[in-house]
Amino acid sequence: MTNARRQPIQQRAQETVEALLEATAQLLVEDGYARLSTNRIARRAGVSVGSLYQYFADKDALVEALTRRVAERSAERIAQGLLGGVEQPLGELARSLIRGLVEAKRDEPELARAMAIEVPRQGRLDVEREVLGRLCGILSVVLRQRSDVRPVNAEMAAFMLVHGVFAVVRDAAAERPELLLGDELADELAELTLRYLS
Amino acid sequence: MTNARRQPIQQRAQETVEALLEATAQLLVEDGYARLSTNRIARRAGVSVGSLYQYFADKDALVEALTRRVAERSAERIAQGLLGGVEQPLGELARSLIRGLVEAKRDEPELARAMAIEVPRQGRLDVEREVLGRLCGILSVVLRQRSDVRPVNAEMAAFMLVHGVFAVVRDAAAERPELLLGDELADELAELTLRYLS
DNA sequence: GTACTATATGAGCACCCGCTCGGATCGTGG
DNA sequence: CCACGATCCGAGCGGGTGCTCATATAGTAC
Repeated sequence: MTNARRQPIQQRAQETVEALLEATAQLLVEDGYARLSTNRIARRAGVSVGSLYQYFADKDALVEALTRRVAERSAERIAQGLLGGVEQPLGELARSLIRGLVEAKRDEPELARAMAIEVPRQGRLDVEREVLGRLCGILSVVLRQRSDVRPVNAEMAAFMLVHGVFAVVRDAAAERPELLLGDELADELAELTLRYLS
Repeated sequence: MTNARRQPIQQRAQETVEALLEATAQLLVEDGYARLSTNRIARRAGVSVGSLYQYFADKDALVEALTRRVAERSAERIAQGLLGGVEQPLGELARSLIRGLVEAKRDEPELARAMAIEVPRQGRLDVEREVLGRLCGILSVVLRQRSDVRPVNAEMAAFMLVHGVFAVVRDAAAERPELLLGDELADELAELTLRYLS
């Protein structure tokens, strides 16, 4: 792992970590990834650089942790929904999943935008890859099991749908936030999915 | 514009610019965006930093120029195909467009990967946004004009299809290059498009 | 040839970066 | 209340970065 660092155990340490993540998010939104620096993050968090390095190996570890937190929240919801919704008709399932995804971005639109635009997807640190990979795995199993899905190459179909839908929502958050305000985009993506699979 | 810089007019100057772009591409592939620096680029290009700054305002101007070149090449092909293929049935049209896109990535897989993973989409410098925006415009007109397309919100549909397809191909280039080797992915994406629109 | 412009050079300045380390301070278990 | 680990501090080091500018060379126009 990237973490050979101390784990925060006392409460004030957890607060420090929290402040650092929050500061990272703020600076990312305000100044962009290029201007991020450990010194700046520490100052903004009201904490010393030394403390920062107790919990994070470097700048990217911070960004990674932030990314993970954001991505994990969406993925969690979606994975639950996918596994739980075996009984629902396909259309309902797709619709509720994608709405969930859109809502997640709507919670913190500026952060979503900054993450999408500023942060490079930097090789192995990329959490997104891991999260999307997991979702692809789950979805391809679901596709194989449901009887209301026409026969497809499940693995490839899952890759296309997961990556496609995620990207559309991400790009919308980045470039056309107004598209996320209603449910229209989500419903249309669900329609796309449904038409492709049945 | 970003360019308050000298334009290369003599041939040797054009060669210098060419060498700089090529060096940028190489370093991007080898070391990633984070390790790019003007000094390094100049050294690799066999040129002095001074020369670099005659033609490019900063590091990102170089990356932008490179991005533009790569993106423009794909977009050109696609826009041509879209406008030219008015006569073709929808299925053929989609298939040939997407195959073209996949082939473009296949030409320089390593560069495509590096661009997708390493380069942040940095605000206004982002050429991709501009290029995709243009394509969305063209496609939404096409959607409105063709009689074999069911009624849809053309603008939103164009956004979804363009961004979705691009992202799937980009992510495939980044994470699953083997998916690009055959035509299967392209054909499946065309199938997706066709089923959505008819 | 001459005069002028386009092009190329690279040492080096000012700056900021990531990161460490020795020492102060806090919190907890006994 | 004490002792010790957990936590925090921040000046400062070594080093790379972006970029400039004085200088030199190549091309062009006459």
